[in-house]
Amino acid sequence: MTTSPEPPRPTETELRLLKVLWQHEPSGPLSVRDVLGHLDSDVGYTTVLKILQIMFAKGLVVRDESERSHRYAAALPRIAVEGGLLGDLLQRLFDGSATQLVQAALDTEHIDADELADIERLIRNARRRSQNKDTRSPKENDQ
Amino acid sequence: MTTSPEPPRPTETELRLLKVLWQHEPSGPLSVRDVLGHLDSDVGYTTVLKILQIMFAKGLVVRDESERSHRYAAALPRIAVEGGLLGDLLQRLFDGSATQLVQAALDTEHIDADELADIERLIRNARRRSQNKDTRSPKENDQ
DNA sequence: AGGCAACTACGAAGACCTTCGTTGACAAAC
DNA sequence: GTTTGTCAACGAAGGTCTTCGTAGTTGCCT
Repeated sequence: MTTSPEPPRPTETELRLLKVLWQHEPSGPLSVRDVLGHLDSDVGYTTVLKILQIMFAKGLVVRDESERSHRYAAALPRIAVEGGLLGDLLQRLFDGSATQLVQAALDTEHIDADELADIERLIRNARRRSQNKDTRSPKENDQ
Repeated sequence: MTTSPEPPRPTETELRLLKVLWQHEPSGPLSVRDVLGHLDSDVGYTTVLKILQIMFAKGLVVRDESERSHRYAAALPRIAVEGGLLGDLLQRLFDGSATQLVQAALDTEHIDADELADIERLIRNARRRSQNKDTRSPKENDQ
């Protein structure tokens, strides 16, 4: 292996900023002030700046320094970070068993019937897809 | 209500100790040395002691001090802590949408067909149960 | 009794996180 | 050209977490 594909583990505050960045990704990278404006919590300007600087140092965000006010964007797609954090919880709490996770979710969160129906549909589709792929060689990675 | 319904949020290390306590719950509460012996990571005795003391102060564990070597047990059932942490992630990452969570899990964790089948069964059962409890729903999603 | 082993409790070090005040650079406004 | 405002950078404070060394106590063994 060349590099370690370790999934990043943003803190709670970092995640809040990332969500803002992801949300406004289509309209281009955001300045510190933009991020500040889109945050729910009322925190100081320099706090947001500092966190973004730290996230930049960690590689959680990229930034464009060509203008005086730097523009920030998430370094990773949302799904990658979600997957990392989810996988982390899955491992730490349920020893990697997705079944156990679902069991716990059903036991402790109340999910209404409509949502259960949606979820069942998702699972069924995933199952179907996994069966179709099974006819091919098991190690097929798309690009 | 008298007690705060706030779900506890054990740290990573605390969770490791809790898992040991839950695992050996049937054979009674554990001494510090017991916990230490069942831990994978090799950490000092006083470290485990300290963490357990802190967890005791936080109410994460209870202890029996009648013997010289105190005996510790988890204060909460596993499912409660799991639910708390899971709900936390659900809220923070997916805005409370279990569907989104499942979507992310399907996208990023690879779950084999057998496990998908298990999970689908879980969902179907939960759905059936939820429908029985529901008197009548305006949305009819049955086949 | 004296000494050893195991135990609890305490404190402190070092890491990381969040917050913000201050400083210095830079540009626009007056 | 000086003032005003915005910006990045830095540093420090205060908090939590994890780790362990040390001290003091207790029970046991010879």
